[in-house]
Amino acid sequence: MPKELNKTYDPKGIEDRLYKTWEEKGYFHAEVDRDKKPFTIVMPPPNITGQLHMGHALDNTLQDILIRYKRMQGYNALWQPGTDHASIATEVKVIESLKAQGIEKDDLGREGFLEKCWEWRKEYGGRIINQLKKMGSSADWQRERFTMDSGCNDAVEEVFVRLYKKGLIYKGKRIINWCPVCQTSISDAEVEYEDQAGHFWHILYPIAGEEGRYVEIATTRPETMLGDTALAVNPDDERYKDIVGKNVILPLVNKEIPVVADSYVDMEFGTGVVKITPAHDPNDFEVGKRHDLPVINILNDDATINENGGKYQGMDRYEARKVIVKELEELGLLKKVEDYNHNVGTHDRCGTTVEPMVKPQWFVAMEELAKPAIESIKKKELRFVPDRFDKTYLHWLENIRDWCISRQLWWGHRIPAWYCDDCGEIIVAKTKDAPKVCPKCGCTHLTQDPDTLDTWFSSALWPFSTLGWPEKTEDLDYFYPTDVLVTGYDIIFFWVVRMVFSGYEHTGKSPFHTVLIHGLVRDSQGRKMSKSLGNGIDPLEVIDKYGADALRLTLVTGNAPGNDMRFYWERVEASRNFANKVWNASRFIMMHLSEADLKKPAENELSTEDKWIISRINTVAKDVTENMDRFELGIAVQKVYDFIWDEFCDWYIEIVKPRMYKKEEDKVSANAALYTLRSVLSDALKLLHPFMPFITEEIYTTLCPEEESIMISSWPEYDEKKADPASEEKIERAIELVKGVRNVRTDMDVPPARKAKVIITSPKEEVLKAFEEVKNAYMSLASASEIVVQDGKEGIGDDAVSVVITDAVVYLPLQDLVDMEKEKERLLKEKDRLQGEIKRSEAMLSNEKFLSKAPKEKVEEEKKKAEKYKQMMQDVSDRLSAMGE
RNA sequence: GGGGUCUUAGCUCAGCUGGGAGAGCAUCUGCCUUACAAGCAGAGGGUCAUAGGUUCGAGCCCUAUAGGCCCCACCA
Repeated sequence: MPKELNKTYDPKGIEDRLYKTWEEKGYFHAEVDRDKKPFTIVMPPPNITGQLHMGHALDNTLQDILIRYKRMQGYNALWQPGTDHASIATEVKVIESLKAQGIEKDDLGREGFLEKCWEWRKEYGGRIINQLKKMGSSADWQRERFTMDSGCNDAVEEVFVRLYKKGLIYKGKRIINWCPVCQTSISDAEVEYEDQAGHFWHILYPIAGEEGRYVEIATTRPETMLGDTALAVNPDDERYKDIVGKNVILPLVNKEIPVVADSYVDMEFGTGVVKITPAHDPNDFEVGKRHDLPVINILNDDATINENGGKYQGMDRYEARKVIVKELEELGLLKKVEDYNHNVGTHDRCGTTVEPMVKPQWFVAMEELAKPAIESIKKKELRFVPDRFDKTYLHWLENIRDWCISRQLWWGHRIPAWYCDDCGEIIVAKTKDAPKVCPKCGCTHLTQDPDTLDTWFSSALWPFSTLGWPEKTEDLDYFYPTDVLVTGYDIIFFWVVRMVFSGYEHTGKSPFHTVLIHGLVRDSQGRKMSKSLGNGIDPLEVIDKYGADALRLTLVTGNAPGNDMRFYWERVEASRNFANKVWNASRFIMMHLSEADLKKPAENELSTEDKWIISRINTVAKDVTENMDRFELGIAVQKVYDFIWDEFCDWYIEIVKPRMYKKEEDKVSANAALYTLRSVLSDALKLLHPFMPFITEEIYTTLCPEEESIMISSWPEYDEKKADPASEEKIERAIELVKGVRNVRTDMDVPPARKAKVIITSPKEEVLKAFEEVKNAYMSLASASEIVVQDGKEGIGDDAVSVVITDAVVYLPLQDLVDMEKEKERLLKEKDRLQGEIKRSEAMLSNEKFLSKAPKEKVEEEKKKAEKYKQMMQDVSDRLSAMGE
């Protein structure tokens, strides 16, 4: 006896209860089992500062679908979770919270501050994990890792030492991006360019020793002139040939600097003369190197002018700009000011305008490392879904620059390098092998590098560090390389690329063979969800209102892989409605099952519609499996949705109702129907489970009390024996016919047909007998004179078509119930269409090229179609002639 | 400047390797019908951005154009 089920599906309570059970039973846990094939996904580790947002919800839904699917298919499915220390993001948050308590970072000192960070992690690190659980994520939480746990830390140090020894990590004085607010260097990938309205200042530099002669330059950042060490012109520029090699006087600073010739200068742009500030512009830095120019840093770390700026020292960079422009104007050296839009680099985290600066930093030399990562795509060891991201990925790798990995932060992996205070020797070693004595001079004055590593340095190792690398663990051997990585296109550069080259470098393999890329979830107007706009939708709120299943279904449908999607509450409602549909169909079936003592029906006890629906679910299982394997998750679930709603609920259940209502009269038939209902529903639930885990579990365990959980049930496989094209064709044909009988007049006092439900029955006596029943049923509901049931044979052929009206059966056409004019019109239209189809079909079938070139199945299909059309044409013509056409 | 992507119903979007224009929502009509009104039965609505081309056949492939979005690079 099944539990009493509510009339509407209420996910509240159910979800948490089921999730707890799953977790307790250990369904999420995977261990090395050499008899089973592994399937592994590593979860992109959410930041410990994080709150679940739609991006996480989407990302984790996709992963959970894949994991659940593979698990049901019998794979040893591991979903490896964890969290990311997120160095800069966390550090900023901790500083903020300390500030609120009136504490400054520096007051605490390094140790004290790190303690606070660990406290933060303890307090908030688990929050997002719990939120992911609300989504139904079936990750192996027993294996949860953290990018700064001792294992991952060891992996980071191992990699650093190895790359250093190979010469692929080096410390160098190069131009880097500096964030004056966060006070740290950042990598190229962390710089976001935005168009800003600015000015183009044309400034005159007097030529030394030539009174009254000037060179005009144009700049968008006049304050950087304090650091100018040359002017440059193009060597081919006739206008400036004579001044190359001469000196000019740098205004305000009153210093002579040379004019050099360099092909970097674009003659067409500006005045054709560029001021060269090697310390604060990447291109100028390169020019400076070529011409051996001095590098003068004029900025402090907070972007105020430093001691090299003379009297401007202490001013903020923008304040200095104003003052300098004003003074130039007073000197008559400001020729003109133009409005000019230019791209300004900003820090993607805080939005501050980035300042290029020359500083000693650690770098990873990328050229060699990038090669196998480029090859991986070409050798098809790695692929993106959709594949257009191959290009994005390749383009970036092929133009890659060295990766600045040191950060002037405290929270993160500290760089495992020590400096000898006496002789300057650099010793790189793991912390456990930290040097006590300088190997070069023998002194003991060693200091560790104060900097930490870019947060992506540890994430880059995530697919193997989480499995135990650098140790040669069983887990690593068995689960690695992983299979699929699921992530948004926005972090291909930050993360995917770095994981791939790290995988090749340290394990010799690509860390995964497929990268499934998804887009962003935007608001209903297509804007990015952001805190500042306040347009973000909290997935937890959605779950609270509609349930996790509805949210999951919404996120995975109506959108192609890699494309952004918009979030609409209406779509969640539609998903919820589907959940409700599934719930009610199941409830109906279980109501009837409760009184039945089911036996597996013999083949000959199944009626046409039973064979039809069995055949259909079988085909759907095949199609869905194919779509899943191609990562077309949205299409896959759409097929399940359509099957359940349109075919199973709207047709099969309706067709079968009379048999269920009359179960006492024909037990065999009722048994066959109920049995079929149960088995098809159970298969459909399985197909739906990866997408909507909670509702399917709740129903499944009620429907099949002997089963422990749908999670560990097996995925429906295609079974050739279940395929029954004959039944499929019959029912389809019948559906066509019934759909053809429309415009049933409803302006009478009887209930109109709910929906025409079809069975193919032949013996005419039965047909007529049923007619009598219906006639009586109608007559009890309406005045007898209005209803004349005619012989259903007319226009239909030998097979009759039945329509179910609740528990009565009507045979069509019921001429008196049909609006003849409208019907005629429709039939004529249909005739037109069919004529077109037949013409097309004939053209194709008489086409030599088509017959020889097209695949055989196509041709066969076309022949069948031709038959079908002809048949339909015959019917339509018959019916028209019966109407007197 | 380079690359990608989109343009399909009123809205948001699917449409796999070329072969019957689809879904959800919205609209209209009729229904509280013993699983489900969060439902049922129907209806209306599309020159698939434009112009060429390839093909027996193009929403799909090629070329060009227009408009939108995104990424990368960046001329100071």
